[in-house]
Amino acid sequence: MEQVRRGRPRAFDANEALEQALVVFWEHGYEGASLALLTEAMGISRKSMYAAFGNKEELFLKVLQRYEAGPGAYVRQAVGAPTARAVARAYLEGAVRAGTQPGRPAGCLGVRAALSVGVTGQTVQDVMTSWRAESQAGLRDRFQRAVDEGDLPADADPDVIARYLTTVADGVSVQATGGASPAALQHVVEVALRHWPPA
Amino acid sequence: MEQVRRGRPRAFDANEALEQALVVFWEHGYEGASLALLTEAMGISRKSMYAAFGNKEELFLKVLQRYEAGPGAYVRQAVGAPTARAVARAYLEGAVRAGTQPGRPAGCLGVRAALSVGVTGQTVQDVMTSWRAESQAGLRDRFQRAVDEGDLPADADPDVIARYLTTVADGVSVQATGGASPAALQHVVEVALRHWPPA
DNA sequence: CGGATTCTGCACCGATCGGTGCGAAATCGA
DNA sequence: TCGATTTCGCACCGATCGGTGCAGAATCCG
Repeated sequence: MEQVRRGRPRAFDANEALEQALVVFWEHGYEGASLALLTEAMGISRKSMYAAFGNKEELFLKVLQRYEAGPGAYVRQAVGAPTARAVARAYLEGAVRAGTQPGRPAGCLGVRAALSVGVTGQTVQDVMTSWRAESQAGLRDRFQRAVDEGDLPADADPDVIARYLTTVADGVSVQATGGASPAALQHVVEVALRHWPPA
Repeated sequence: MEQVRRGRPRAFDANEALEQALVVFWEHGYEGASLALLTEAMGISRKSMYAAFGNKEELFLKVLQRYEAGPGAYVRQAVGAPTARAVARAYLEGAVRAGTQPGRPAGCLGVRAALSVGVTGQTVQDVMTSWRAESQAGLRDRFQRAVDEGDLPADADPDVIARYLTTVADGVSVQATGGASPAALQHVVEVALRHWPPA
């Protein structure tokens, strides 16, 4: 796996640079994050960035992977919860926590970036769309399993429940971006989960 | 009110031009809507646009007023509904309808534009923020009145209910932008309104 | 000590950004 | 008809966009 290093070694840590790029994309969206902003935050020159990550689009995709494994991990973790209700709670509370972390941009990178992509980033647009679709499908499948196992009533609609939860989570992200406090959003989550199953 | 027209008359209808600008801003957000896109859609030259509307920022603010009076009118109309529950239904169904109108960009101009504004449009950012705050305050006041009138239980929290509904509406807008169908979003609304009051 | 290879800094590319200067065209009151 | 006034089309402004050419610096293997 580890290649023999030849030539001049790079003078920066790729992971650290990706972390800084993540913050910039998170804060400004895909198109709003200019090369000047990105390279300044990453502490490297344009040329080093292109040599290490390809181009802006590939950099964003790598950042997206990093986000998925870090702040956005709650999505995958939620479906592992033991009951359908616990899944819903983990998912929504994860959205609140990820969207209101101190020292990090507010809201969800996925929501913020997806809504601000123009014609320039068609590939990015497609990736974000399929990513969101996958998350929702994951929830749907999990709730279908809950129906099969009797954890949810037989007449419950996994598709609608999944859609409802992702909608609330999206709203939480928008609210967080607008400056809503974690406490206020936690209240929203309590309301959304007060009655279960919701459908 | 009507001034005496002197000099060469303009060769376009200002309202029609604003309508086209609305679509472009709605589709591309504030910063994503370039002068080239805007003027092409409006069918006028850059110079005519600046003479008629000032600059890009003022144009957007005028477009925002137009949106508020048109597709976004459901927000003000909702609080006029006779009962708290009818207010909530009118608000959420209005968000679905406005966000999935055929022949128009998906989602809510407010949400789409607000999330994609960068450092360039600080004024626009502030306006959008206060606009969203006003909408939420309007709902909160309406629910407070409902509590006072006995339409909602005395222990209901108007602030939380308003926050919950705006969060769901924001989520509906995000989902609509992502291509969700009106029917799917209507199901979400039914789930959100199934139990009342929610808090 | 070579070359071979890789990374870095700087200057630069064409394209596009929001915004303007200028002169011609079109309408007014007189 | 004649200025005064306003709009219009075109070309252009400096700034910034994402991306690159090039020369030198730093490391490898031999």
